[in-house]
Amino acid sequence: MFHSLNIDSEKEDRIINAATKVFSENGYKRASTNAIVKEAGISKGILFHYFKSKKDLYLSLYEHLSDMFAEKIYARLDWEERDIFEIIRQVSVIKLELFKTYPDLINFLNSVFHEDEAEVKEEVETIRESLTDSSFTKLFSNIDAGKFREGIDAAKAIQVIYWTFEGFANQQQAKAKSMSVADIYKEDVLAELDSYTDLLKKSFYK
Amino acid sequence: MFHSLNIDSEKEDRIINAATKVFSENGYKRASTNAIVKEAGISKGILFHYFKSKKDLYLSLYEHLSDMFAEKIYARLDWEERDIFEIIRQVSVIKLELFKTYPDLINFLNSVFHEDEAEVKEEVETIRESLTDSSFTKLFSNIDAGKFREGIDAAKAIQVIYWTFEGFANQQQAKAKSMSVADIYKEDVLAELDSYTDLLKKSFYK
DNA sequence: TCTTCATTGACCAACCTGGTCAAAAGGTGT
DNA sequence: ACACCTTTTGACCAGGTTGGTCAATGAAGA
Repeated sequence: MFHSLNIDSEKEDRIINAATKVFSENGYKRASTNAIVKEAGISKGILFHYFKSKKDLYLSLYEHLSDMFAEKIYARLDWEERDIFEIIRQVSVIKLELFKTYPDLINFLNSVFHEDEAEVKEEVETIRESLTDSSFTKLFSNIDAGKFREGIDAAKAIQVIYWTFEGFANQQQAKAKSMSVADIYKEDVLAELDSYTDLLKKSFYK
Repeated sequence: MFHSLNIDSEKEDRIINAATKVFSENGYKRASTNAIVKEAGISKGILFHYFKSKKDLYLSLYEHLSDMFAEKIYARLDWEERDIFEIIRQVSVIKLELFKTYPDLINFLNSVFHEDEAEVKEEVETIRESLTDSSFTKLFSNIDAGKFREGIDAAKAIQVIYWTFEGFANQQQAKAKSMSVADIYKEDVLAELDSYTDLLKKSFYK
């Protein structure tokens, strides 16, 4: 696992989603394997049959999910794009789609980033290093500053734009908690996102 | 407690700070009274002499801190102010000062807000209701929209401004973790905050 | 010395943890 | 019906942590 074959993918998805949820809500140490098996609707034994320890489960899950996340992002992003709003929109669309099948994916990835339990910290670091996120930061450092109006500090404006969409994402997530995942209409969310884009373009761009 | 007299306030502060820190980092359930007494440098017995239970400690602390927080805000805010940047600046200054004596205060208040442990949820709600935060929201709904440029959606602009300063505050807090509290110079932080104010005023105001 | 009150920390039962393993259930070919 | 093999179960374990107690100690004043 994962991909050790002869396990039906429906059950695999249940394990992934359960573990993702419990780990992201509690962090490594506090997350309980009992809670995970209960959430996934499987027995304790079978979890430890697939994964040799809690640590193994955690690290496998991290590797699996960050690989998948990176893959989806890479496949769909236009790496030549230099307009910050266009980049943010592309990333948002991809995140929204992932959210529907893996609701806690982004929370999990964030929680791993902030994890400081000694038992897993070193291995997390190793896995993180093996990811080529270098070009991802290049994407954001390559933004065309020429589009901003005179007298506008481009670096600060970019920071404001980033914080705005971070805040927007948090707000959407809070809303999503109080309704079923199926009720989140991608179009509605993107329309609201675009209204913020319009406001900021009108204010910052020439 | 709190204010049951015959306890020197230096020790009281140590208990407050320790409990605030541990509760804000772990939430009600996971927070351990052992960790609190260790952090405060007192014995287990004396903590349960002052507070009859963990629950009592938690609720007393919440009441004490939210009272104090509200008091400081009320005493220093100009309630006639209708310029959003001026309001945010005033609130920021007060928060910064509180941060120096009670570093985890704001984190604690936030964590209580998100707490969902059944054992304390009801009482937290009761205490929360007794706070007159109604006029606090009025402060933000009373903002002068006439200052915004034509064609700018004032409600959305206010949201952007709010997210920007929320993001800024988070960034400052992350920085603060990697240096001693004494090294945070109020003036530096306020100067940077003002540079964002300038940017947003230049972009949103007439 | 005696009394009073604040303070200590070893101790407790209850609970929860990650992990095991004998046994049951399910599947397939004969 | 049987035998054989793999998958899955959940009661069980030792180790650890929890909130809370209480007999004992210290300090201070009379």
